[in-house]
Amino acid sequence: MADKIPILQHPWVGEKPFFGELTDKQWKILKAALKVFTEKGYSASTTSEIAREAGVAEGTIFRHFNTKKEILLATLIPLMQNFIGPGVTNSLHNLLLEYDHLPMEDVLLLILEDRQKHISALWPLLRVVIIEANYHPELKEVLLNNVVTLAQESLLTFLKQRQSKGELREDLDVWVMMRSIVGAFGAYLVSQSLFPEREQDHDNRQELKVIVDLFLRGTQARS
Amino acid sequence: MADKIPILQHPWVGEKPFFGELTDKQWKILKAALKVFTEKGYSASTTSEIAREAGVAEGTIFRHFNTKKEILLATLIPLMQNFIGPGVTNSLHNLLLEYDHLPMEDVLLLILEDRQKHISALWPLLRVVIIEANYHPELKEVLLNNVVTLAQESLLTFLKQRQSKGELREDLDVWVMMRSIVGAFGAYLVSQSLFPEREQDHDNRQELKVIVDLFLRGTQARS
DNA sequence: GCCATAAATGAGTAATTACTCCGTAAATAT
DNA sequence: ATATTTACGGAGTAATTACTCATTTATGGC
Repeated sequence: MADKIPILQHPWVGEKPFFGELTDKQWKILKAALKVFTEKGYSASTTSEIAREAGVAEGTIFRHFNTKKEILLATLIPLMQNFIGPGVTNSLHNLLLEYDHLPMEDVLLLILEDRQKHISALWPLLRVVIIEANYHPELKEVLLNNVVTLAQESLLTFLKQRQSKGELREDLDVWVMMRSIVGAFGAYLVSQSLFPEREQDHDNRQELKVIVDLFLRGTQARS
Repeated sequence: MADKIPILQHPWVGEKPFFGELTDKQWKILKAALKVFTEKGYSASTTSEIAREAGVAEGTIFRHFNTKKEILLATLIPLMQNFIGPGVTNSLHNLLLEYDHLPMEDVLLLILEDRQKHISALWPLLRVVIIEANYHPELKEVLLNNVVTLAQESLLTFLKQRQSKGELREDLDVWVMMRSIVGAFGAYLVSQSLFPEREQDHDNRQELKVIVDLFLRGTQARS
């Protein structure tokens, strides 16, 4: 478990602006809360531990946040809206615009490599977001509207673009294509995480290339 | 949330044998614990609520289980070993042996339809298992060894069989093929669950057929 | 430097937590 | 039927929980 809580050292999350305007104490509290939540989940975390981790008195916490749940929302919602969501979209948008002229297989490979790094770095954060979204509808809603939907739209735009260029089959719904590549890619990430020994000695780029190739064999328009 | 906790009414889980030899009280406690855990997760569940739900005194619970965590393990581990795991494998094994002579696309469609029903019915149970496996290594280990690995082996066996018959490409690792179909299928299930309105008015069998078709276009040996 | 305002503290609170203990009821053996 | 063992109940316990409040400390304007 040497790689625990890397998000907090992550240069991006380490920036206050993602949380709006905050006093130093508020910032310390949210940072501590995020650390504790990612380690043990919301329910198993205690306000006293958050206070200890933040280096403030427990009373201070409740001057800034009325309830424990409010801490959870004040931590995860801004992160999803201002960090995770844009982080998901930006890179996709840039890649698909910037490399518009490249063959699709090259673009897809670039996207997958980039997303792999991004998701791996953010995983502890994403994990707690996903888990808590199961128990807190407010989080689920923000996750859907500010992360999942954004990512989808980026990818769908890209696929439609390529489809209109005649590079992808016209008789196939882009939504279906998206599920196909995202699913295969997701399965690869899960497999890497569950069976590191199985996947790590393979060449990563080669694996991604095969994923792209499999996808294109099913979706590419006949030339 | 009308479809909450269907597992408990599920005829299979409603059977004591999956938990080994149990007295009536023990069985009532485990059933109640499973219900509460699936509703709120382990940490947010209390032993007093489990007792109330089971209709026994709180002291009775601790006569049979020393700690709260022991209740969790006594509930989920036998379920994984005796119910989820075998349930995952049996159907796969039967289908792939029974329909050995059928074209691969038909077999895959049958498998996916069957697995879809199975996973949907078990989802609340699977969800709590997956979530708690993140916080309890004992659960993660059993989940990997008694569920995930079993499913993998079944599918790999099937794919290898078809590969040796010359129906699947020889130059592609079956492990990669498995990730591809499982990923696309998983993405469809997730998509169905997150965007029911988007997916429900499509013809389900048709969607599954497309998933199979996409998979085979990438993996089928050239005829 | 002094005061007014705001922020932070940490001891405190009521409620809840996982867990215990002993009296009683039920089951089993003789 | 009686004795012995086992299962059960439910009041109880110490610890912990989320949260409060009176007091102290820091801040900023003059």
